[in-house]
Amino acid sequence: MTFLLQLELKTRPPYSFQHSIRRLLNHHSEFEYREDVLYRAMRLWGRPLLIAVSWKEDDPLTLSVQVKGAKEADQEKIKRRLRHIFSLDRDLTPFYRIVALDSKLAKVIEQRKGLRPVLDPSLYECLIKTIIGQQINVSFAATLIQRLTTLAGDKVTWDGKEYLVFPDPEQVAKLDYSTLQQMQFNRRKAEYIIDISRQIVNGKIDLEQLYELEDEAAIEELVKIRGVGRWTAECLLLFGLGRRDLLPAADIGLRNAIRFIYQLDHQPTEQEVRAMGQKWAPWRSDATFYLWDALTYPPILNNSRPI
DNA sequence: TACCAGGATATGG
DNA sequence: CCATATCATGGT
Repeated sequence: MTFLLQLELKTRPPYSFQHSIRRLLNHHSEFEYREDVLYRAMRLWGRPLLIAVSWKEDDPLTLSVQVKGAKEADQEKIKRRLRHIFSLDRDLTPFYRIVALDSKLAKVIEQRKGLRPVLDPSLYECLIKTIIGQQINVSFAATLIQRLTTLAGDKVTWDGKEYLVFPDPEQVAKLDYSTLQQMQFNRRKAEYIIDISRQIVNGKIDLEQLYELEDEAAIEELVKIRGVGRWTAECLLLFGLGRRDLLPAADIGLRNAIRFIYQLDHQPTEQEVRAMGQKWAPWRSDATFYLWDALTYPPILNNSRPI
């Protein structure tokens, strides 16, 4: 008999559920949105769960969440994790204040007010998905993520419908490199993913300790891992830990977004992006999210021209 | 067809 | 320390 948990999660303005989930529905096949309900299967503390999130226009600061498969004793833990995943305790107002004088970025924000990042359910899932996403386009990355999930993960069923659950390290550790290669992962990427999973299983890598570290210290730890460079480490701090002052300045998407938003005649270099980003501190993660969102959904600009 | 994708590593100078 | 080749395929 599975326990059905019903939660009401409240937040403060500015918040827009619709802006926050928009990108999930495009790139992330692990989310499903039907009849105004967002479904997502995830493994928390070893148990595959299904969450169903609904949102109502007449109460835009409350998320109603049903959780299937949870233990009643885990209720508070799950609640805290869901607040983290949906960034419900992230106050955007100081970020909005400091970019108010930056007319170009202010326009980006105006068009997606209340956008907050939706984080990954676990650091492990975030790390593996980020590695898969290295260098390839997001649509191909989503395909590979779905293949890995189908191959190695579990399924949960709710109302007769199946949902895929991203695998845990134990499940990926059992795979062979050649299996992933057959699914169009390149050889090295297959090694990174499986080796990291095995090192987590045998205790040589402990991602949970990263919660205790400052940003730079966490990045230093992460880049020791084969397959993890600075970009991947920064993405883990952004989408896994939910840290607020990361700027992946070498990121090609971020650089393209900045070129477009600021109408530059060339793609800015990593150093130029870093220099620009100084003025967004200590909320550079928020700037990054908004610029990435603007890359996926280009805003209407005056005097805009195609790149 | 060529080139770029929300990179990382191995190798050679 | 910097430059280049390599990866493996989808999108344009």
